[in-house]
Amino acid sequence: MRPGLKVYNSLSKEKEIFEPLNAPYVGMYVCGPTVYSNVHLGNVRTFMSFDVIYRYLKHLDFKVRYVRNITDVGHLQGDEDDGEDKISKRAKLENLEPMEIVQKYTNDFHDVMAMFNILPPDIEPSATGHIIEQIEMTRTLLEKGLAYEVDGSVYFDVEAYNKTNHYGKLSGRKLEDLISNTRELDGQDEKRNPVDFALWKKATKGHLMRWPSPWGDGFPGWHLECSVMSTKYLGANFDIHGGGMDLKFPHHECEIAQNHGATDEEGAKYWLHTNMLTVNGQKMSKSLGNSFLPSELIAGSHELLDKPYSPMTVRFFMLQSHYSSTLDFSNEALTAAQKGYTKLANGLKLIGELSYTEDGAEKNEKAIKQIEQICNNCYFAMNDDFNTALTIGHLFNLLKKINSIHTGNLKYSEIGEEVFDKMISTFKTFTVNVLGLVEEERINSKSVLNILTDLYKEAKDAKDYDKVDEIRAKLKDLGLVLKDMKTKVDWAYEE
RNA sequence: GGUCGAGUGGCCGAGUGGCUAGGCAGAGCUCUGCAAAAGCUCGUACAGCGGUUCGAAUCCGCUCUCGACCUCCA
Repeated sequence: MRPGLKVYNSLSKEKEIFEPLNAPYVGMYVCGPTVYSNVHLGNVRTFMSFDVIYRYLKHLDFKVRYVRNITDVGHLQGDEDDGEDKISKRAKLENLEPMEIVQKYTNDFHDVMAMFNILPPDIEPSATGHIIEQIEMTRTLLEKGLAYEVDGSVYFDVEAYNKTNHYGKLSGRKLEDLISNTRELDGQDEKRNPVDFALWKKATKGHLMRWPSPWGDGFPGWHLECSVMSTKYLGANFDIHGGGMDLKFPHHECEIAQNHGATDEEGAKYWLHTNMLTVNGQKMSKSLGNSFLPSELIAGSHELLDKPYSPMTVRFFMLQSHYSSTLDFSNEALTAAQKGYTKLANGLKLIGELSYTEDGAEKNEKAIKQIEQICNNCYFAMNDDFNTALTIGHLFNLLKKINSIHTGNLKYSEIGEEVFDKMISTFKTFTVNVLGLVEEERINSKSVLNILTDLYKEAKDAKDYDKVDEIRAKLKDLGLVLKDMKTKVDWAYEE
């Protein structure tokens, strides 16, 4: 199935056949979060999308090295050089060290990823762990005449780069348009050109996160870390670079310029961009105030939420659209997703219980053909730029067949053992391994036990001692003992 | 203002020239002590206007509406 994979490359704006530089190895870099506060649901969508991409590539037997960074250097807000960055700001607010902030929200990020069954990357490098490399790349760019230093800060010289390259090729911009569209900002006279961006920024007096460099104490520019870490762990040329649509410009554009400027190589071959999660048609973002946290979602505690939604419901909801489309959040859609997910989860439960039994029915060639077609369709859908929405559609079609077996509408022997096995394994593999949708435990064992103790008590009152002994024995097998108290029946763990 | 993208049945959401995704909601049937689950059947939608074509949701043009990026953002 491997040769069929196509991906939409933002760089060429075309769907291309996926051909890794060094098959079966695949290098994938995804821009991670800035850990100055909790990740919200919109952030989750991007990481979930790349999680499925990572899972599917692995399913196709590619040897994937997935690198996703943690941005833990505080970057300035906007171009205003007022010396305060997000992490420091937060540190002062919470009365913590900047690195405590970084750790706190990195932990939160990891918790959230685990909650949604998003696999950890193979390497998760942090910006602060690669200061030396960032200084090195800055030096290289200076040596090549693609950067200049002004009073302890170093800027990338976009115009110089653009003489022999196209700055703006990813986001479809022309340098002259960019220059003419740039607003005049105060306090940035340091730059030769408003489109230039910082590689290294001089730290002002109060700036907490600072490192020594050949240009004095300072900190790296935002775009630089990704260029440095992708190059370090994946090489000057690698296969996939991903991130949210909103990073296309300027972040990814700058990355391309830095990578190419520093290494003379092309950097990423395929650029994949995930679209935004919207609320009432508007992008979910912290600054708009329409974002909510995964924890609020699970608790149903946000004013936009009618009720709580489980992580798998959300995962199903998100995968029901294509990663490159915007997805609008609504309670109606989430409720529908909850039911859809439950249907799928019941299927997962069911396949654990079904086992092939010869029942002498005649072969049903039509059913066999249908099932085989659906199984192939799962691959076709995922091969077509990771179309999870279509894949889920196929999984529901497959589930209908599985349920038909279960209810006896379709007999085992009609499809034969081989097709049965294929049906079950395809359903399971795509649902669990590729889409990462797993059965959510929602049984409260204690309340189930209460039902049992009630039944026990009823049997005892009716003097049905056979039943009483049976319940007692079965619970004992599970390591539980029943205790007849004066006022009630209680249970305890067997000592 | 510039660049790019989107408008699909009651709702969500795939689909990019002919082969009517799928989920939710709704209607009917089967099964059934009741109920649920499940299966089967049904609704024939593509913002508007014009064009290309034997044929368009899908291509082209115009109009309307919405969004993203152009500043930190997944």
